[in-house]
Amino acid sequence: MAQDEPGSEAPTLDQARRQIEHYGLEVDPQAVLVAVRLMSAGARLGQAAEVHFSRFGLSAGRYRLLADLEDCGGEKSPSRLAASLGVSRATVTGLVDGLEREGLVARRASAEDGRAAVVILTARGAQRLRDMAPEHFERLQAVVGALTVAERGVFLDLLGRVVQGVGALTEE
Amino acid sequence: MAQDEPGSEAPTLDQARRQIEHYGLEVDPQAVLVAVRLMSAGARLGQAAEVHFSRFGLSAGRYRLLADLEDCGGEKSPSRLAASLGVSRATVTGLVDGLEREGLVARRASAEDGRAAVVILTARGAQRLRDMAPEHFERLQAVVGALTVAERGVFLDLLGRVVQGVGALTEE
DNA sequence: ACGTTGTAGTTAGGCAGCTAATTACTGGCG
DNA sequence: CGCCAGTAATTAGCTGCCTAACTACAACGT
Repeated sequence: MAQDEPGSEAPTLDQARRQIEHYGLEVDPQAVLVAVRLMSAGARLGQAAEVHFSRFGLSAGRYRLLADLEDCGGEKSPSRLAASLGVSRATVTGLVDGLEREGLVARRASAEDGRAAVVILTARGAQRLRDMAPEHFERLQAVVGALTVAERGVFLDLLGRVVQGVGALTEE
Repeated sequence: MAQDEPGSEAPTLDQARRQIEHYGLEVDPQAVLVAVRLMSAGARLGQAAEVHFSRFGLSAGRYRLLADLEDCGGEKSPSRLAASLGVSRATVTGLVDGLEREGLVARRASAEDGRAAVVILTARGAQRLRDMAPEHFERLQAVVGALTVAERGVFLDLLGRVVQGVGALTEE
């Protein structure tokens, strides 16, 4: 699977420089590299997470939904789930469909609002989370294991400021 | 500012702490937060990029394929494209299908190898890249505009070490 | 020469994300 | 009271990514 490939998706400064020069632009190659590498890193981490989740019969999206449910006491409406997961309501419908098929969550009609529904974490869903937790959190921790505590703080700070920059772009 | 929006899902330290405590694990909440925030940031940047690309009738994947093609002189086999983009060959087939439909690339049979094909960047494809370049690179640069040059260096270093950590996980 | 093994590309089927359109219901307003 | 605008959830259809299976060809080994 092309794992030993040297050029396996680590964008280089040279690539950035070449492209910028090719179009005669006045842009800092390093700045471009930072943005591109961040995307690449995020994608890679996401992919690794996906592999891990699939061992427990879940996906990242489904896991996040379950975890969010548990975090708020075990039940929540699809709309609020969509908001807190940062995905569309349609996506939540799909995720809940899958989770319901496996008996990890259940749907109930809302008592107060005839339009609304409530997604409930089942005992089986909670158990699944418990099963995954140790390995899951250990893996997350291992990812940043190469950084000192101080470096983690710095990283969080820089990450936050970059995300703000992204936000500024999308709000135009 | 970013907090008042219910949809601005920035995972919090409290969430991490609560989950870890709930399962009685011995994990550093901050470490977990770093990993989760990195994924979140990568996804967000990717989403923003997707929006931008869609204005030019492309997607991130298609753009990356075009850019990679140009970067290597305008032609390359699907296999090599898959390797350098870090996706499967099947995905490349799909991307090329779409790009071919719009006349941005063309397929030719390889002269040397009867199994192989060559994907060629057309004049229209090159033009499309030229059209996008200024805005594209300026946006990328703007994303890291909040960081000093020194900070960008630090960020790249930390990012690299985290990615190494991810790699270590996936290779087991 | 011929069969085995490996590689290139495609196809088929699945999941997750999106938008747009649909259906059902709420709630305000004339 | 009834109509209408807005909201909740779903559905349909697109893209991008994956794996697995398939076809066609290449490169060897005897």
